Amino acid sequence: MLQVNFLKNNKELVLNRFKVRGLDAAETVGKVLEMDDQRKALQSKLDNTQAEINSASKEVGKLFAQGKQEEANGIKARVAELKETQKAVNNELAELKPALQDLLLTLPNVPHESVPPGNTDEDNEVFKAWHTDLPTLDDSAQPHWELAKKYDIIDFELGVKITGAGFPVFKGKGAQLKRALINFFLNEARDAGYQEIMPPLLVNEASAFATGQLPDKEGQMYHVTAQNFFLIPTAEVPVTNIYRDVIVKEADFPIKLTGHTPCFRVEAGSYGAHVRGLNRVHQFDKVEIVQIVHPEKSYETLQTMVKHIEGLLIKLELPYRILRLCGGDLGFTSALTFDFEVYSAAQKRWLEVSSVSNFETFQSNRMKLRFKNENKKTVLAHTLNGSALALARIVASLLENHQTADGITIPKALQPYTMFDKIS
RNA sequence: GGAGAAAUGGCAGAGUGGUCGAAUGCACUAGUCUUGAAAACUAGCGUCCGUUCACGCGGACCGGGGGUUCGAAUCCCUCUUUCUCCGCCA
Repeated sequence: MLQVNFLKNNKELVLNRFKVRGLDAAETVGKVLEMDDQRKALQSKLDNTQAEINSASKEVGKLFAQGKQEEANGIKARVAELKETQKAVNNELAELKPALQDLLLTLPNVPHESVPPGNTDEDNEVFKAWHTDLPTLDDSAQPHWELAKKYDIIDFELGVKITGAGFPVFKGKGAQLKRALINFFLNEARDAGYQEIMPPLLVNEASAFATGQLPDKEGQMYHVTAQNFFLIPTAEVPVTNIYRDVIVKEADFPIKLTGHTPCFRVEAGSYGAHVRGLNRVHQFDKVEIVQIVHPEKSYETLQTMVKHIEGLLIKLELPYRILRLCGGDLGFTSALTFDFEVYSAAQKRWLEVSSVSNFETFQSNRMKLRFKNENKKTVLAHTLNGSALALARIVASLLENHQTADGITIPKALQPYTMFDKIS
């Protein structure tokens, strides 16, 4: 959620930046500013009325103490009038404030100046290309869903029986590979200074709102209606919410958290070849990294997070590239996002395996995550997060890229975790 | 699931209708003292909104919401959470 004052002071800048998203928000922003002026006028009126009531009430107390009942009753009558005014103004405010809030919530984050304009993923900028030729496999190469069946490590049909489509069952070495990857990713994050968190997998409305899943993406989360909980679509939600309504000390920066959780996503309306196998599932495991930092440091931090994720892909010996998302592909809450894609020679296409974003104050404003700066002013912090990494698609990439005639080779860095060097 | 008790500032903990944004202690910050530190002493020390160049001023907030009253931390209703006991249970 954007801050009204920021909008007010940077109206032209904001409107221009929105254009890279293909968004013309002039009308909405104008309306927001207008409503905020109304809000302030009403607030002042309310405060002044309240001040009068307060001083009159004190007067009444004094007069009673002095036994001047008649005078006191006169003031009481005036207070009754003031209360009518107060009630009317209050009602107006009670209508205006949520309306203003709702309107403000329709505005996405302001894209960073480096975000290229564009409408679709074809307009994304290749920030870092793969450094050599893309790998090729011979004609016998198989996509991961075939390999999974061949080695009996992932059973998609069994998942359909137990739950439904998009809930694969990992078996034997498939399950072990997954567990190894989780440990590998968590240890790498720990070594990079991230504190490990095991959060709840269900969150309440306030938490889902704070990180921006509500109201924008309500349909994408599984909703436990009886208790009004949501199954988390990413660890970002519970982990970042640790700091909801918290004023941290500047000396605590940077706050670095990591966590592994299953992630649940409805992913409605997705069918066809591109969502086969592990390409898109309703439940997958992910290790997330989250940072809460000083506003001046957030872009520097974003680069270190990019480096961290890149390091993981290198250790897993996967061909990757890094994209800078264009305005049209940029998430609602993000100011700048880098996507990581791994090339699958078997599917002959790039698969998104990670996304790392700087939200600047968009999330912290919603969740009131602040710190005291050197002037003892309370200021919003910046939040960032990234997948490091998402399991399902990494498993797919590993199977496809490391397949050989006599089995799947496990990358060296992962072998201490899997305790085997081949799936055959 | 049943019965009872409670919720006040970073923490502990007073306050039961007006002078209470709230005593006191601890913690924290600054200063005095000291070669330095500790101790002692002095002062400061919540969040949000509005207004102001600023000092400041006005308003809201004592778990959330609503009510009674001229006036509510204090009385009433309701919700939530926590604790104790009983039951059930991984």
